[in-house]
Amino acid sequence: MEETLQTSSTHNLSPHSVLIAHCPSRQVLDLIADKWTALIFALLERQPTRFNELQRAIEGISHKMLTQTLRNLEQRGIVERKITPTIPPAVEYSLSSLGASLIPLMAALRQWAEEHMEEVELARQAYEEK
Amino acid sequence: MEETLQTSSTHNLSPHSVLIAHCPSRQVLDLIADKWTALIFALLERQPTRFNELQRAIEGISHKMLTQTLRNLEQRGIVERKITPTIPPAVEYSLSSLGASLIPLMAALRQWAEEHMEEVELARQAYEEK
DNA sequence: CAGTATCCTACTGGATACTG
DNA sequence: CAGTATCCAGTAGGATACTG
Repeated sequence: MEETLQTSSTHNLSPHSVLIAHCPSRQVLDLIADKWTALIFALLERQPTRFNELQRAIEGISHKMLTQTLRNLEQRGIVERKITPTIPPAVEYSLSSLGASLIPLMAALRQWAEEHMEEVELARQAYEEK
Repeated sequence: MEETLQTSSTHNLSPHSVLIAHCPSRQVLDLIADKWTALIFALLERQPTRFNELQRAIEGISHKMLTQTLRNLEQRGIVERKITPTIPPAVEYSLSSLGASLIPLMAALRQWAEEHMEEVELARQAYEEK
């Protein structure tokens, strides 16, 4: 379902509003082009996942950063949080439909990184020898 | 001393996975899922661009961060730097073929951000009223 | 114009402790 | 288990000045 969005009439020659510092799209970009977002997606795109399971799966993320990133994503309607009031409580994070529309993109980011890591590493080494 | 982990093989994830902290792909992901990379691509995907033109076009980026990000991308073989030794010197940045393979991905990131900024903004406001 | 270096502040983000 | 709050150390990153 695409938005019948009246395209930004503000800049004819500059359709990249994301280049404008104060444009809301810049904040959205900062959210999705984030250090941890693509990794969280790697888990959530498969199935709803609990907090501690996320932290265990994503090596190197701290409790604080996971909380913070999840909260940001939830706040922006990309991630949903469901509490089951058992004791102790079980909280599951999942992707909203908005979030689901990002799955291919986030997967492509991870995939590119994994597929080109050798190439990039070789370039880095070659650069050093200059 | 550190984990010689076999443990995470419980997931059916690739051993060379961005989920592994020390995996080179993680660094690659950090490079491309970066605050400024997608914006630099917005310019370079069109044509080779000079340093100052980049800084003028990308609102909010500082001299230092632009230098740093360009150097990182160059170092990893994604961006190329061509010096024309005129006076004053003219330096043009462009995408390598490796970098060019990222164009669709970076464009998709920007596009998603721009297309969903209202939706995200509405979610953010709705969240606050709770 | 392009790049490097320095200084210095502000914030990121980790470790820890505590609540429900 | 999930979440919040606090402290604080390290560093990201802006402003500035200087070279070629």
